[in-house]
Amino acid sequence: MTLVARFTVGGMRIGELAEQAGTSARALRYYEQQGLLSARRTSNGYREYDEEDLRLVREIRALLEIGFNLEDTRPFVECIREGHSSGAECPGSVEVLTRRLAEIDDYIVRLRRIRATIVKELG
DNA sequence: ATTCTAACA
DNA sequence: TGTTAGCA
Repeated sequence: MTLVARFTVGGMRIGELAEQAGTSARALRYYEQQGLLSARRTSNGYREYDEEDLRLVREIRALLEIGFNLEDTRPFVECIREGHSSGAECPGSVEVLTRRLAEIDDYIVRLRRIRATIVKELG
């Protein structure tokens, strides 16, 4: 990792991508199996990724952390692949976002009711 | 040392 | 998703 050779040049292998995206190599291989991530291979068979892949994985991670499942991230991934700077700029993404919002609202209502009954129990 | 695939005391 | 095995 010399000062010169370490400059965001070529590509990175699965280990580095995982580290920079805050996930595991295992998860990245799984995303690939699910068709969410594309992998180019080097002569030795190792997967090679670039900055674009890093952006994509970070997008996926961000969505997962907000409560979406892997399938929910698909439209966002495709959206970015189609050139959009934001994965939320496509109809498919908007639909997923809207559905999640409704789920959250329902959840809030449930929690409020639970809270109310607990307050009663306390007298 | 790192990645690969496949599979699970 | 983690972990591990046996290779390259």
